[in-house]
Order: sequence, then structure tokens, then C-alpha cells
Amino acid sequence: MPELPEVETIRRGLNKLILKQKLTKIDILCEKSFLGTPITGTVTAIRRFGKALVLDFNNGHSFIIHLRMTGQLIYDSDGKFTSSGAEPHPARSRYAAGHPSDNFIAALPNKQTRVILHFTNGILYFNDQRKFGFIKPTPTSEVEKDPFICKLAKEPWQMTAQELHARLQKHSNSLIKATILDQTIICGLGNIYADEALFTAGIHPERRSGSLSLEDATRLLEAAKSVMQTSIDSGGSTMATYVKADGTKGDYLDKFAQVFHREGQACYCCGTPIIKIKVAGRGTHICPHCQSSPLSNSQASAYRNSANSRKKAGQNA
DNA sequence: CTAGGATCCTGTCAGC
DNA sequence: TGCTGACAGGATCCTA
Repeated sequence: MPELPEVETIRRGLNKLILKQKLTKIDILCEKSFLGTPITGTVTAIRRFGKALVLDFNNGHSFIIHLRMTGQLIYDSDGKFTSSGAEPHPARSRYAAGHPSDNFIAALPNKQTRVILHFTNGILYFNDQRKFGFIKPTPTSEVEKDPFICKLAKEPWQMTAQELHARLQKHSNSLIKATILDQTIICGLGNIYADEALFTAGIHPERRSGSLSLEDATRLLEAAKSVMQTSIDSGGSTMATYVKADGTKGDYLDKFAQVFHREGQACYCCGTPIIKIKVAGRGTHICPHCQSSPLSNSQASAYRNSANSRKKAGQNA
């Protein structure tokens, strides 16, 4: 499911593909997925607020786009796209990002296509299996007042450990996993990166937020930044990818997940099988050894870091 | 006010 | 084989 790194990857991708292009026509295939009156115009900026994407147009209007869990944006240039309006684009005619599925390579539109945005040089398909995502036209001046966007907390990079610690104390009785999934407390983490960050920091997801020391909060914040930055650097956990000519798609998460979707497999640090439990109503993956102690020490963290290095070295080989 | 459960939605998969 | 029900989860709404 698209989280902050995936949305940032989409933003960067679309920035190369539709910036300065004119949106000429909109087909709404599902009313629920387009919340407002369709408008057209030229794209002047593509911004991101947490997991929300914003397209600004040259007429004072914007689209707020949220992919929620299963949303996808697939740009198909139909071979007509030219980079910067000059050089022919490489023989890749489709850029797909968001929730990974066969839609990345399937014929479009299809039964999961909810909205079709026609641009001068290509078509952007908004696909969404579960219809939780949406495109919402909003005056550009009102974007930051949107009920969702205005409540967003700072992203990990903008937040200090002291701030995070103070926020955790405000929700001291909540489970730490539920707390860091709350976008009004810290912005950008979803289920995947919450699990990965808690593992990296050696913190059990069922600890009460108030039980975290400033040192714990520091480790957690650093872990959150680290797992998300790694993902952004690799193109949004490789779920966002140019679809190759041979029809293959990205090997979503396989390259860097330490615990997510690895239940039953050996922990990279200690060999203990990863288990899946339910925390705050969410599927949660932990190493019962590395995250068992309420106060994992810096030694464990160092051990994990060295194990991560070994793992990465192995992958690059 | 906080904490936590229900809800939305549809494709997938386990179990019978 | 084909049906049924559980499950997946981001954000919001509702309840205690």
C-alpha cells in the first residue's frame, strides 16, 4: 500500500511526465473516486503532503489525490511522450506507481480504473481496487486548509526526538504502533514502515507509548527516517517502477523488508522466525527475540545494524 | 479529551 | 468444482 516513500516516488515520476502538460479531458468511471466538479488546466506543480499528492493547475485549482491502500497512478504515453518536449522518451511507454498489482502491466482501462485523466501527450489512469482512494478538486488556496491535510503532523525529517517523545507522552496509554500510525502525531508511516521502524529500533509494537524513554524515541525516529529514506532512494520500495518491455514489474519490498510479510522466515539478525500478530487491529510483524525486551539496548541496535550491512552486502553481490 | 473498535470496499485465499 | 467467510488496511466515524 502506498506510504510516504511510494507517494514521494510517484511525485517525482509525475514531475517528469505531466508537469507543464495540459489536462484536456476527464473520464469519471466511479463517482465515489472523484469528489467534486471536473476542471481542466495546465499542471504547474506537483506537491506532496504526507501520503497525499497535490496537482496544481494554472487556473487556481488543484487536485488532492489520496491513494489510500490500493490506489495506483499509471501514466501511459502510448509511445507519444517526449521528455522536455524535445528528446524522444526511451521505449518505455508506461510509468506505474502505487499499490503493486498486475494493473501495472494489464490493459487499460480495466474494471479497477476509476478516473482517466487525458493529457496532451498521454493518459493518466487512476486505478483503485477498493475505492478508498480519491481525487478531490480543491481551490489551490484551500489545499492546506483541507480537513485531512491541515491536521497532518511533521514528517520524521522535520521532527526532533524531543518533539516525538513529548507527543508519545501525550498518548502514553496507546500502543506505540497505533500511535506512530496516527498521521496527526507523526506523518508518513503506514503499516509497512511502522513495522520496519519498530524492528530497526528494537521496540515491541505493544509497548505503551508512554513507556518509551527519550533514547527509545530517538532510536525510533532515526529508524523511521532510515527505512523511509532507503525506500525513497530505491524508488519507493521498488513498487513504483517503469514497467519493463518484457512485462515484469517491481519485486515489491523483497529487497529491503526485514520483517514485513516475512512471517515464518528467519530474522536477519538472530535467526528467530518472524511472527505475525495483531496490534491495534493491524497485522503486525515482529521478531519475538529482537523485539521481546521492553528496553532493547544499544548493543542490540548495533548488532542489527551490522546484520543489515551484511544483508545489503549480500544483495549487492 | 483519549483509546479502541467498526466501517468503507473488493479481490484473494483457506476451508469445507 | 464451487461456495462461504475471513482477511487485507488508511483514514474516519462512533462509542465508552
